[in-house]
Amino acid sequence: MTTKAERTTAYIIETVAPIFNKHGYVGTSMSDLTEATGLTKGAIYGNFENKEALALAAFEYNIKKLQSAIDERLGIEGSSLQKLASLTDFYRHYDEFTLDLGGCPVLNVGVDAKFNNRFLAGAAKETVKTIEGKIALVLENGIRTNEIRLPVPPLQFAKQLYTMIQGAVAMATITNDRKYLINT
Amino acid sequence: MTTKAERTTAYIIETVAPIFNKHGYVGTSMSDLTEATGLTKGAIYGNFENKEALALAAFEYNIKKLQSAIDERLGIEGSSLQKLASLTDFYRHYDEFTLDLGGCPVLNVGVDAKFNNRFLAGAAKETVKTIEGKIALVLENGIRTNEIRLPVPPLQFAKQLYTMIQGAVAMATITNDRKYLINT
DNA sequence: TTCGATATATACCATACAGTATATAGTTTT
DNA sequence: AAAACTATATACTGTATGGTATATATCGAA
Repeated sequence: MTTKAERTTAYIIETVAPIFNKHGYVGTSMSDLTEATGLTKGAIYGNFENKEALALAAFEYNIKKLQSAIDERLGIEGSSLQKLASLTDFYRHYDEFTLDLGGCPVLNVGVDAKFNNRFLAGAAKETVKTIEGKIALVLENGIRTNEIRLPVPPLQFAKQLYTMIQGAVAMATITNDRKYLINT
Repeated sequence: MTTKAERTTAYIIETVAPIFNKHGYVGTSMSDLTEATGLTKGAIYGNFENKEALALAAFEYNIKKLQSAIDERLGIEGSSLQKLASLTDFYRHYDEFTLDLGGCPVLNVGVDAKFNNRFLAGAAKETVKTIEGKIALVLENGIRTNEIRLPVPPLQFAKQLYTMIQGAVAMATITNDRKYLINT
């Protein structure tokens, strides 16, 4: 069984995650969080050391969601190309996926935290690396089975693919226009 | 002649612009600005109605710099393809250009202000449209002179080109790695 | 069902925040 | 150079901020 604190901790994180993601680390106040959760500062500070720890936990919660969605697409049965098609298809509807996250956590935190919070910025950077690695792995498998032939190393190709995707995400974010996701 | 107030107004804007761009609207405090300018709140509030007006002026200052740099690249003598090459070349060294701006203003403000400040978010969106329009114009000229042939309408092509570029900018921003700018 | 432990609420702190009224300094104009 | 005007500095609001000490409520085990 889970203790009460464990349950409220989880409840706080999932309630707070989209708020941090939308308004950023500095743009989110503790009173925003007490209001959203219906809890008091006592409850929140009983479960998290400080605002920073909470923001990090919230970011990791969002990232875990994103990662497992990506794992799902890249983990399907089928050829490497099918896996990649499944991934691009996922990003084609990325705006729906990120609706309850409050936007793309990688982009939001990566940009917002760059000069505001070292740990969050580092975590965003780490996430990019991880996702690129996952794509590269699929590419490597495709090469090994002679399914894919690349003019550049798999990791570099993965980086370029992810760059294009993240470009579409950024443009869709800035302009509120999902066409960028679909067309790219 | 310029009045004293006009000069300090200009001084404030150029001093404050990179700070707002780095730390965002909510992440920048008035005391950050008095400290950076060496002026007092009286001086700043004498020249700007409030923090929001100042942030908008700072953003427009950054954007004007960016726009005129782009205009320069797209305005060179030569073919449409040469103009586009000049533009991509500019973005290949975009990190150097944005060094004293404190990063890409379109990306930073577009992401940061999305849920924090309507006016700034709108201004960022407007800027994207303007830049896409400029690229599309070059493409249209290239089509008219039979220099370029496109499978899609020029504006759509311009959007996709700018999406790729902005993707590289976003990735370089998140990871602190300029390779994204160079490779893309 | 009572008791000890755990978890949440209350009330409070010092500080930082955006913004303002007013005094002082600087600049023009006459 | 004095007067009139403009621009900046000072000193101050009220409020919101992140964080904490402690009281109270809720929980799980006996």
